[in-house]
Amino acid sequence: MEMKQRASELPFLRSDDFLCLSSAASDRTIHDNSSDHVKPHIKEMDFFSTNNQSQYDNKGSSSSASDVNTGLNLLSSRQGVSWISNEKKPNTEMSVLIIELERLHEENRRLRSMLDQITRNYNELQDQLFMVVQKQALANSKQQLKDGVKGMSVQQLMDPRPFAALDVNEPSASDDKRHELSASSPKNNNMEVMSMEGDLRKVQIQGKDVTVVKDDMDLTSQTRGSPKCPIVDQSKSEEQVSEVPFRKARVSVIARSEAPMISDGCQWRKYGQKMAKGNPCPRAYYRCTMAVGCPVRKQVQRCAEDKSILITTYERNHNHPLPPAATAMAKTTSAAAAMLLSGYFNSLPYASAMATLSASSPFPTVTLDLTQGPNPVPYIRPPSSTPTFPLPLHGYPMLAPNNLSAFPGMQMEQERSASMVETVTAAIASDPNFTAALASSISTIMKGTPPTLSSKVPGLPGSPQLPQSCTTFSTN
DNA sequence: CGGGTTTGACCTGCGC
DNA sequence: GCGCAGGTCAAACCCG
Repeated sequence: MEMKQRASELPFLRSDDFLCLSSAASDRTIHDNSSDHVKPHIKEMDFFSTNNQSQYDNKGSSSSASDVNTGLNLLSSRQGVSWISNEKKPNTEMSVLIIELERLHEENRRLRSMLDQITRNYNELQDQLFMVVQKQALANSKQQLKDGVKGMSVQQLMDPRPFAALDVNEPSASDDKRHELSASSPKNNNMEVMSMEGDLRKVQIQGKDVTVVKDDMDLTSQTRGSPKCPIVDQSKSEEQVSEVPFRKARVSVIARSEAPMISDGCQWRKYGQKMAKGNPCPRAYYRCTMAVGCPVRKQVQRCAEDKSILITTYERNHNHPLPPAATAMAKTTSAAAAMLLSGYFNSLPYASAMATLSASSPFPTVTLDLTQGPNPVPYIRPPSSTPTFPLPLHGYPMLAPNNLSAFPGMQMEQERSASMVETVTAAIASDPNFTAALASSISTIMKGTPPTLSSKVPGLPGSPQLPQSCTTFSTN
């Protein structure tokens, strides 16, 4: 009788604050509550954390958690006393209902826990997949170049730090991944992480298996020195690296637009305008207003030579989830900055054209040219024989990835560039509209055929499936 | 009236 | 140290 009373009492206590409960705790409380009154209280600490059992083991005696728990106990105890007094009047029907209610709550919690776990796993896998694809692109390029990595070690090539330490939208992308993944279904991508066994990670890209020997997270943890908590360390690493000025890459997006500003899905507030030297058009300064304290800045300036061309330069990373329309952009710039920061560009003989430094800006800048493509399109000026681009941004010529064809005798570098653009393509993969184009691109490059640059940039005008977020760059 | 824009002042870094 | 240019601030202004 006493056992039954307890069994009915504790679920009642829980049903009062069931939102904070974990299934493991309730299981244990119902069936294993014979002697210990403390344990269930301690377990309730877990209800505020995403990881249930392991975290409980780690911080079982946390004082702060105990504080939180105290409040719950006070509330619960009162309810429990009242229930005990009610128990004097036999009300088995109510206790059955309460137990049933608790059971439902418990099931609900289990499902939520499972969903959280699945979401975390998927986020993690997508992060890893992104890095794997980038590495694969680098590996392919490296093989094609016999000795083209002068001044750049393999470790540099494979160093994931820059990817994790992205200072241009990359953390936002990682943040976004947690929020946006529900929108971007994994089955939309033809890339799939097949297995992760030990150090081997197998990725299937359109039916072709690609085995990456070294685990990304292992590399990451090696770099960061803490193998157990890569996500936390990643953010830590981001902060650390972001303190290094050179790691603050910028991404410029060159687009043809008559509008004063391209719509990239984010909300911006103008905080300044300045006349730049050598350009009759003023440069406008915007900061992101989608979240309080978002550090992202962007500069918008028209090209002095062609005022229909808008140069948008993004800097730093968002600290908030991005709307779907902004996600593709964020990931594109993220990937571009990642490759820039990874030192990939440094291996190119024309590195100075790809990543530039200027006196005014101590940050390397990568430019994504969305105004040009090998295939002429109606509203795009045809490729000229003379390199009208690179644009004189920051006083140095910029070379857009899809502009490499302007350089004769650089077939191999062109292919490497294709790999790079391919990586950008992978970064945009979160946009479901990119699926088909992405699939063909990846298929092309994975089969080893020298890809045409146009196929590598689905966002380019003329691509059969233009993502909305990228279309704005060209048409707005 | 609240939020966004404008614009002159100020700060900072760099080259000479 | 000085001047220049880029970047930011903040008060004034504008607009719905």
